[in-house]
Amino acid sequence: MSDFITKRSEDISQWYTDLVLKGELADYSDVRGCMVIKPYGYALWENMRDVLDKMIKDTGHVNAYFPLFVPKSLFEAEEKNAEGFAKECAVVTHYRLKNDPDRKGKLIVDPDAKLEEELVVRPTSEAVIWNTYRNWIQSYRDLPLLINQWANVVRWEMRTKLFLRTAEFLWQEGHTAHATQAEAITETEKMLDVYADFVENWLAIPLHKGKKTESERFAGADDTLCIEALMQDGRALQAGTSHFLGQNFAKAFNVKYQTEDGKEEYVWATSWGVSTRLIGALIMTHSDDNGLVMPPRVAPFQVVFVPFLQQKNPEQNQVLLEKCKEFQAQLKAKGIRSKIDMDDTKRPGFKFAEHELKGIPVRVVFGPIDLENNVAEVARRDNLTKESVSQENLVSHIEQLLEDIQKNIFEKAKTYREENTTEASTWDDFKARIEKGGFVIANWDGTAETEEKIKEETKATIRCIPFDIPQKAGKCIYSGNEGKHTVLFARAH
RNA sequence: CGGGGAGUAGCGCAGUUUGGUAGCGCAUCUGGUUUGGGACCAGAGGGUCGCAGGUUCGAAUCCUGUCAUCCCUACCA
Repeated sequence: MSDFITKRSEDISQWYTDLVLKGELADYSDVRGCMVIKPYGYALWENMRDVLDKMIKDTGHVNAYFPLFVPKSLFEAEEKNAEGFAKECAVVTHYRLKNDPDRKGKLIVDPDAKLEEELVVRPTSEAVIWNTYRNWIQSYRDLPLLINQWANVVRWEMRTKLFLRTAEFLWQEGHTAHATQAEAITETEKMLDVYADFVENWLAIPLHKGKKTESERFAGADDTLCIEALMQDGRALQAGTSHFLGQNFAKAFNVKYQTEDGKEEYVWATSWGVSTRLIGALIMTHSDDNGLVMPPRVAPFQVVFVPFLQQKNPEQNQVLLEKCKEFQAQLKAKGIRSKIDMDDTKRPGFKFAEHELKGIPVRVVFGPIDLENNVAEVARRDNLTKESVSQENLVSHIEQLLEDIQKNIFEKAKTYREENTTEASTWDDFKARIEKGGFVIANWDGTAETEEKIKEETKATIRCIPFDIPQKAGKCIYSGNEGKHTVLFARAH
């Protein structure tokens, strides 16, 4: 089943693909740019989804579901948004197939079943949702409207990569409506904080929070806030976004409300989303040459038991299995997810390698010798160390260990990021640093022209104007004009 | 959207130049020996050669088209 994976240092792109495929997270599908998320990968997504869903609900939002299809006329209502997504839309034009008269057993699109109006498969749901909100919002009493949906969206990307950029992906998208600008801006910031909390504390991926420049902004937004992570290939990854949409969609879809004093006003909007891309981020951040490294808090299995089974000795096997089940029950009582590897056709070494490939945080090895000594061997995935632990202390030890691993992989990723975040002093220095990879801090004169030139010459983009890095006075790294912002540059995924 | 690599068994590949019975390694299955870091021996099963046309007595091999994929580039969650 599992094979050796490509070394990270040899070909980091192949390494990443190997992790996804051989780690049993996902597979290519027959549909261009789409992927099959396998049970192990989906279990990870479910864990992530459950945690984030709770966080979203805890901030006052409720879930709903809106249609997959967007009539073209609705889609084009908000011009900037439509224009931004136009190049990557799948479009439904017909609603029926029929037998091909020339080729038996084959089907053709029935030319008589052409839709009067084409349906766009949603690349994002603002259009359908705001068209609905018009009917839901009349009074200030209807606000704020705080809705989230879990859905799939389709963006017909040119170049796709498992999890990081697929033609269809799963995500969560929040769409809120507010009475005032200030309240909408607060909401935008609040949801960015929720994302940062989730990604840093659950996925153990260190982030920079910041604001996008005008040219990197979401189509249709007045402001886009983002969380940016650094991957092990030295490239940045936009891990999530939270948009302040101003009154753009309210105006496009004519969503007004009556104020307390009887006036009519357009509502203020936000939208925010994170996707299965976070799985890609998680893989690219923590994994090593032995395979995936799952953050304990979201790992499908946090612990795997490997009893040493011997075909010659079924009685002893039974004792070992019973003991494992006992431990498993104790872990379950503490909310720890575990499984017992009872496959007696594989040798232990093979199993160790396989569980390491799948990134299970803790492995408990348990054999006749351990049984006799009243211990178990506990191995941790993050640093591959092992120790012998007495059976009485096993459960509490594992509980502690899971927390340690969670912390440790975050710190490790943070150290990596810090080592790969540097400040550029001159333009030549900047180019050299970008070439090396990582985040480069530099001043920017605030013009789109400079941003574009830098991108052309170095392939680096402004990832964000960071909130957590001090703004310094100084010249623009490219133009030499007065710097307007201190920003984070990087090549991005 | 451009430039290049490669589509042959679940995975990795050879065979294509010069058309002539579909091959290898790993994995799978069966039996046996093994089992504290990726076991060994013996046997077996598995392929419309990406797909569609064409040339030919005959196509994995030659020609045309097409699809999907990988790398560089572009784009976004």
